[in-house]
Amino acid sequence: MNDGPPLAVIAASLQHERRRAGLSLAEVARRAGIAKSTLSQLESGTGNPSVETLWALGVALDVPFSHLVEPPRPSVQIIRAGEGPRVASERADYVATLLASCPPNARRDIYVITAEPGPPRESAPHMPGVVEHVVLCAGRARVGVADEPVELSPGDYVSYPGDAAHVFEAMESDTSAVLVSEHV
Amino acid sequence: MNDGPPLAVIAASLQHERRRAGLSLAEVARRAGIAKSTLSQLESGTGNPSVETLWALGVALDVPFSHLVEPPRPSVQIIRAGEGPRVASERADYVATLLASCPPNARRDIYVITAEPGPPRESAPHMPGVVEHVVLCAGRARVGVADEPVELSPGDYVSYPGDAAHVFEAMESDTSAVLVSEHV
DNA sequence: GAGCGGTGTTCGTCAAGATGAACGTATCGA
DNA sequence: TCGATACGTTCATCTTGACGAACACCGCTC
Repeated sequence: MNDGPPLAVIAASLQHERRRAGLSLAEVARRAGIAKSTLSQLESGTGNPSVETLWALGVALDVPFSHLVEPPRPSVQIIRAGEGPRVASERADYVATLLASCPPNARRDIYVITAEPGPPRESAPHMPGVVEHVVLCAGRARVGVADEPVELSPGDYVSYPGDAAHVFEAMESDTSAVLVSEHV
Repeated sequence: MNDGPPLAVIAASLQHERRRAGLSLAEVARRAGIAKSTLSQLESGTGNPSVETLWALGVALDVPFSHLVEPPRPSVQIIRAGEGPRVASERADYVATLLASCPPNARRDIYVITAEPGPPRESAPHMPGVVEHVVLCAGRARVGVADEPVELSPGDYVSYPGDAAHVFEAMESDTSAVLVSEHV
């Protein structure tokens, strides 16, 4: 995938996160239970911290650990309603438009779902660890794991494991929703 | 957030990923450029690897590194419209409801935005690397970077870097949107 | 200006991780 | 049966990360 240089990235991330939190080097070191000299060396790019050390720093800075080792990247993009790659269901009147596919690193896809009443859209289990988030925008729908879907009204939100069979069944016409599929 | 025990998790992940790839311990060690004895110890839970070591293993196993330290985890959760923690704007008629806060590992927050016409909701730049995704559900709004926001209609999608000043300005009443803030 | 509390740095010491050789075992083919 | 190759483990050795004291620096108060 990438041979990203963890060393410099970690150094930058640590200092950046610390500054953001408005904490001193000594304070962070104290919270993390490590020597401030260690932190100093890490922020200066000198060092190859152990997992325990890095983890402690992640906790102290209240960042999920991965932030410290994986770099960023922005951009602007717009997809108008009706545009974009679509994924239609064979059986149900259901269209999913892929808005933001998983850029290697941030593992999640964002879709807009439009569906009409009819047979439910049933999805086979995905990869283990997948979690799906659905926010209903308009209409009504029964969403969730196949066994016991939840009925959603506009504004409702539900998340469920995607590695089990799950369904999306529109109960009114012009039902639409936003779906975030998280590959964890 | 949590003081998750990275030790045992890493041990399990390493062995799991290796088995999945159908590789031998020696082979993985060779590809990663580390001693197989080191790998053996890590898989047995004895050890606190350095970042370089773990990174090399991540490359060898072709997994994004985070997978090795953060375990999966499903669950079902539902938040009804109007429920959930809210973040209201001081100046604009704007309410953001936090649906799924960043569980250490998946770096993203999911919000539902409800806003009324009026002064635009202006957000100061966030962390570098933050990307925001907005899908408009109802109404109309001007969304995006402060310099040149984009006008959205229902179903439209836009993403923009969150580390620059950005705005959300409702142009009709009952404007609502889903916002995914990606911490990359 | 002397004293204090705060910053982040450098350096000697020690424990801990990484190493490579040697080991015990299992499978294969001559 | 006897090598030969591969597996994963254990062990003595060496390297290296983590520690803590000492350091230089800055701003503040008295």
